Amino acid sequence: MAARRPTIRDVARRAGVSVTTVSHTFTGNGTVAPATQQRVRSAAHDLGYRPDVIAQGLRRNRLGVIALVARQLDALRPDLLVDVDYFARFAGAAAVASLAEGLGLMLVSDPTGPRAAGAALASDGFIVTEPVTDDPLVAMLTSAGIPFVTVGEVPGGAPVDDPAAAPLVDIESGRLTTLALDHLWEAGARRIALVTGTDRNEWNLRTAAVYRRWAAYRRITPAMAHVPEALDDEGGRRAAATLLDAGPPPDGVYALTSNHALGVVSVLSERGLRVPEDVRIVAGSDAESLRTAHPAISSIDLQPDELARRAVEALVARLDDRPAPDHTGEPVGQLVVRASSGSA
Amino acid sequence: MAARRPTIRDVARRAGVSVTTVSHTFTGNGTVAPATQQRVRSAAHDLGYRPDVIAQGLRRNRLGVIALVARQLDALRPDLLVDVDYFARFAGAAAVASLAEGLGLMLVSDPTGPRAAGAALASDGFIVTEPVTDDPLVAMLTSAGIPFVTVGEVPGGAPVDDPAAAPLVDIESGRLTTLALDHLWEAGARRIALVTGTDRNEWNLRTAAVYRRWAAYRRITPAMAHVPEALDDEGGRRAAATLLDAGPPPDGVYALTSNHALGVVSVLSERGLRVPEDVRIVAGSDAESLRTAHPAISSIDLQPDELARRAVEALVARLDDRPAPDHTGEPVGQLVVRASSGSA
DNA sequence: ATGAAAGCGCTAACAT
DNA sequence: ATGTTAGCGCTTTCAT
Repeated sequence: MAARRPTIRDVARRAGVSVTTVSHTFTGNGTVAPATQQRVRSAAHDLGYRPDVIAQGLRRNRLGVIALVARQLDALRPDLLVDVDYFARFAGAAAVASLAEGLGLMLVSDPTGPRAAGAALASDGFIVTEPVTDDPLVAMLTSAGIPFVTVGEVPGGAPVDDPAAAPLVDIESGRLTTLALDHLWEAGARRIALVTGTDRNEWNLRTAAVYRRWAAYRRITPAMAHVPEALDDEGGRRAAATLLDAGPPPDGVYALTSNHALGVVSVLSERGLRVPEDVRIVAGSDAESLRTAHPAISSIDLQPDELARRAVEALVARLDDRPAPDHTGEPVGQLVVRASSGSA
Repeated sequence: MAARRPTIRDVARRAGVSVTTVSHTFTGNGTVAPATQQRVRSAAHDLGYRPDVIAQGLRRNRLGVIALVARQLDALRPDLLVDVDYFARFAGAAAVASLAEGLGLMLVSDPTGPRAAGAALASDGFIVTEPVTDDPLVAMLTSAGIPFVTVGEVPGGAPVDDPAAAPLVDIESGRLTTLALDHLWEAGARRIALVTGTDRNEWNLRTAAVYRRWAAYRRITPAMAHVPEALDDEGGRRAAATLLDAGPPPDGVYALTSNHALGVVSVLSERGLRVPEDVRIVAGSDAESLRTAHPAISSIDLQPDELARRAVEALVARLDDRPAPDHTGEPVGQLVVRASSGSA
C-alpha cells in the first residue's frame, strides 16, 4: 500500500525545474521567481510532498528536536513519578512551546547511562530540569559541546567561565523561600520548621540555606527535616514525627514537596494539632491535591508552565546563536494563600 | 571549540579497517572477527565516536523516535492541561518504556494542523491516547501508512479491515463501568447517576452506553450529565447542580473525570448531603487529589503506567513487523475503594 | 533566476 | 572476514 514518499526530485520533475529550485522555494534560500514558486508549490501539493526532516537534519546537522531531561522521571520506577503536577505541567508546556517553534520535544530520563537511547543524543539541545550537584549529564553535555539550558542552577557547579554557555532559567528559590517564610511569620507563626527533600538540587539546597539565614535574622531556632521526595506523604509523616518528637511543636511548617506537606498535615491532626489554628502550613510546590485538601493548603506555585516556556525560549535562542532573553524584573513563582495558613 | 564529531571514517582509519567493518561491528550485521571488533571498539572509544543517529535514520528510514499524541495537550491553553495525573503517569511510563527499547519518546499535540512541527512527522510511529470520533489524525496516519497504536478505540471508526493494521490498547471501559456501577449498587445505592466529559472518545461514549444498558438491567432510571473536561471542578459542580435540580437526588454518582468528582462532592456537601452516607461517589479516573480529599474518593485506577507500557510494546512490535502481544486475560484498570463509597 | 554536482554520515549490496 | 561503492533525500557552493 504505502507508495514510496515523493522526494524532492519527484517534485522537481513534475514542476519542470531542478531540485535546487525546489529546495530554494521551501527553505527560502536563493531566489526563485514568484511564478516558479507557485508551480513548485502546487506540484508539491499534488504529490503530497513533505521535505524529509531526517535528510534535512543530516545536511544541516539539526534535527528539530529538543530533549527534556526530567529528574522526576526515574527509569527504575516510572510508577513512582514524583511531583506529578510539576512534571506534567512542565512537560506539557514545554511540548507546546517547542511545537510552536517548529521543534519536537523528546522525553528522556538520563542519556548518561550505558543504555542511552541513540535518538536521545541526536537532539539539538537539552533542557535539564533540576540538575543536581555535580550533575554527570551537565558534565557530559558541556564536554560534548551540546547546547543546553538548566532550570534551576547546578548546585556547587564550578563557576561557569562563560555564562552564556549554559543559560539558566532562574527558579528564584531565594525569593520564594523568603516569601513563604515571611508569610508564615506574618500569620503569627514563630516556631517555623522546614521540611525538604533529599535530592541535591538547587530547590532543596538553596531553600535550606536561605531558611537558615532567615531564621538567624528573625532570631528563631531553625528546625529542619529532610526526607526523600519519593516517600511522598509517608515522607511528610516521618518528617512531622521527627519534628514533633524533637522539641516544642512548631507553629508553622514550610514543606517543599506537596506530598510531604500532605503527610505533615495528617500527622499533625492525628496528634490533635489543628491547621491552621495551631500550626500553619505552606507547601513549596503547588498541586491539585493541595487545592482540594481539607483544609486547602497554601503553596508556592512555581509556575512550571512559565518556567518551561522560558527554558524553551532560552534554548532556542542559544541554538540560533542569539542571546537569551532577559527576564529580570519579571518574577516567576508566587504564593497561593489557602486555608492552611490563612487568617485563623 | 566543539571539534568536529568523529565519523565512521575516522574510526575506520584509526583501526586500520574499512568503514564497512566499523559499521558491522556496531550494527551486528555481517561478520567481524572478534579481534577486529576489539580494535574497532577501542578506536571508537578513543575518538569518542557515537554513530550518528540521523545518518542512520536516513539510510534505514527509521529514526528511533516514537511520538505520543495526548489529547489532553491543548496547544492553545497548555496551562489548562486536563487530567494531569493521567497525562503525567502515561507520558512518564511511555518515555521510560520507549527508552528501554532504545527509542526516544516525542511529545506532540496534533501534527494534523498546519503548523505541524516537521520533526513530529519524522517519528517512526505514533501512540494516540484517546482518539476521538472520526479522528483526523488517525485518518492521516492511516492514509500515510505510518504505524500507530491507539489507546482506547476510535469511536464510530469504520470497522478496520485489517485489525493488525491499527493495534489498539484496550482500556476496558465496559468492564470498568460495570465494576464501578456494581460497586455502588452493592454499597446500597439505587439512584445512580453518571457524569461524563464531552470529548468524543471511547471512555465517555462507551461508558454512557454501558451505563444505559446497566440501568435497564437493574431497572433504574438513568440520569446523566455531560460537562466539558476542561471545566474541572466547576464542571463537576454544574453537573451536580443539574442532577439535583432535575429530580430526586441521586444516592450514587459515577463521575468519569477526577476533577468532576471533586466538584460534585463539594456541591453535595453544600446542599447538606453527606458523602458517603447520603450519596456514594466513584470517580472514573484516579488522581492524587482524590486520595487526599475528605472524604477520600473511590475511583477507577486506569493504570496509565500499564496502558503506556502496552502501547509502546504494541507499537514496537508493529515496527518490527511482529504480531502485537496479546493481553487478553490480563485485565488492566481496577477499582480503588475509599471512604466516598465505603461502608457508611 | 536557475541548474549541476558534491557531499552530509551511514548502510547494504556486492565483490573479493 | 573484510573492502568497494552506490546511494538514502536533502542543502549548498559554484556555474551559467
